[in-house]
Amino acid sequence: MRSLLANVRITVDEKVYLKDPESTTKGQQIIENSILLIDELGLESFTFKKLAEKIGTTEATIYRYFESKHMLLVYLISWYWNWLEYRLVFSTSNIASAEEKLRIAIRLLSGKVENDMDFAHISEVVLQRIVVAESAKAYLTKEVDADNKEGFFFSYKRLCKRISMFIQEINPAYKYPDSLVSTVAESAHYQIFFSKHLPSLTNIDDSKKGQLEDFLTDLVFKAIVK
Amino acid sequence: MRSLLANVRITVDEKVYLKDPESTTKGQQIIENSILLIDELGLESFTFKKLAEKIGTTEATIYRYFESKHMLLVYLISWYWNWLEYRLVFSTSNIASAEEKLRIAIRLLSGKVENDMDFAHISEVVLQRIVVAESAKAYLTKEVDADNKEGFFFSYKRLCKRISMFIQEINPAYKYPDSLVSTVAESAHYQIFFSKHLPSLTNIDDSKKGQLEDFLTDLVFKAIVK
DNA sequence: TGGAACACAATAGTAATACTATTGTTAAAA
DNA sequence: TTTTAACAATAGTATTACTATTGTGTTCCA
Repeated sequence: MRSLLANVRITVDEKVYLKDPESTTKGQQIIENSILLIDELGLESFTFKKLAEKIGTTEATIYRYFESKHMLLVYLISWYWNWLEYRLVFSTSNIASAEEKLRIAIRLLSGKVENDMDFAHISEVVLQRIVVAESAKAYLTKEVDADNKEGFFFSYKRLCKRISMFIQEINPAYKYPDSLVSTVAESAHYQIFFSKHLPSLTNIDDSKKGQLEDFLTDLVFKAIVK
Repeated sequence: MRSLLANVRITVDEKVYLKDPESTTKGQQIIENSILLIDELGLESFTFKKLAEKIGTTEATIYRYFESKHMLLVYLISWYWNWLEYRLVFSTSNIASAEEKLRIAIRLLSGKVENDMDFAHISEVVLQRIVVAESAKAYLTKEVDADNKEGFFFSYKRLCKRISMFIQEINPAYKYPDSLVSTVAESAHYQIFFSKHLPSLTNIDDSKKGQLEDFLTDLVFKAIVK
């Protein structure tokens, strides 16, 4: 059995693309290979020209799917957050305890990927590396307000709100549920990045995934305790 | 009285520049105006050509001080962390309590700037905005390992270690002092950014500075409690 | 079965970017 | 006085991030 999710498709809001890349094989190739190429080259050195060469087409074709490199990044990141939200809803569906749901959310944010939740042309593990290293660049721009108005960050915001609600259920008096969730989400990313590249900034060992989850779980539950 | 610090100069490691910008008036103009222009245009739209026009010189002159736009960013950020470390050492100099020193560190990381600690040609408040919006771009690159080897992130790492030691003094058993410090440092940045641009991701009100300090102080002291 | 519509390859071109290299002038240091 | 330094001025390169146009094969559907 290849996947639990043969009939599930993660979708991304229409506004993000010019033409739905899920609707054609060329489009799927663009997604699949852009993930591999951004991971390999980094966002700065990644160009539509190089991507076009890799999939045997031309820049013009890619531009018919995505307005710009920036919008392709927004697409990949939105897909990632929608995927994470899907897994969160799935794995908390029959759980009553808000504490337990929050625990699961932190586990997912820390980067735990189950192999039976994969999609045909998306390398989730590689995509996660891209999200760690590049997602901040999607909003750290002068266009952030305009982009936000267009709803480009909606996937991320919705996921954070969902997790924030677990916290509010556990302790309605806690003053900073949204800040705590975004801190954990972002922290998860750069603690992974630091453990790989700037290890003196972290106590998390690159090879031991459980440590990050432990650090964040400890942080959150101590913070929100009544 | 213009400044407490007429005889103090914040220096940046030699490796970061080709020619010390503090050594000439042109160099100081480059620093002063690059801060203003990066803040105005954002790092992506900022170019040496535009900076050269602003200070009535040419690209070539700026290239004699800095190898690239990236190195200029590294310079500004290193200067910022050195400045923050100086203020930390200054304001904790005659304080014995590690708790109180940690409190002060968090206050500084949250962005509190005293007006009597300014330097002639550096707009500290504007520089802080740059650090919030652009500093992650200094290390989120494919060159991070090479840059780290060159010592480009030493200022940041040294400051974090210093604060981490306060935590280790308070609770030597706490497992994640370095991760906690880097989480607070980074969190301070994007909570400020979120409060301005993506307010649904935070409970911090852009206009109320004390909230961020309160959020982070609460987070840290609950985390490290024995 | 014919015709429209679509997907895309191929080609060309543009303004801007991130640099590098060279030369000549002026002013200050040895 | 000579040398050096600082820098303005100019020119030039490869690459990037696009836009525009045209032609061809395939698919849809009436």
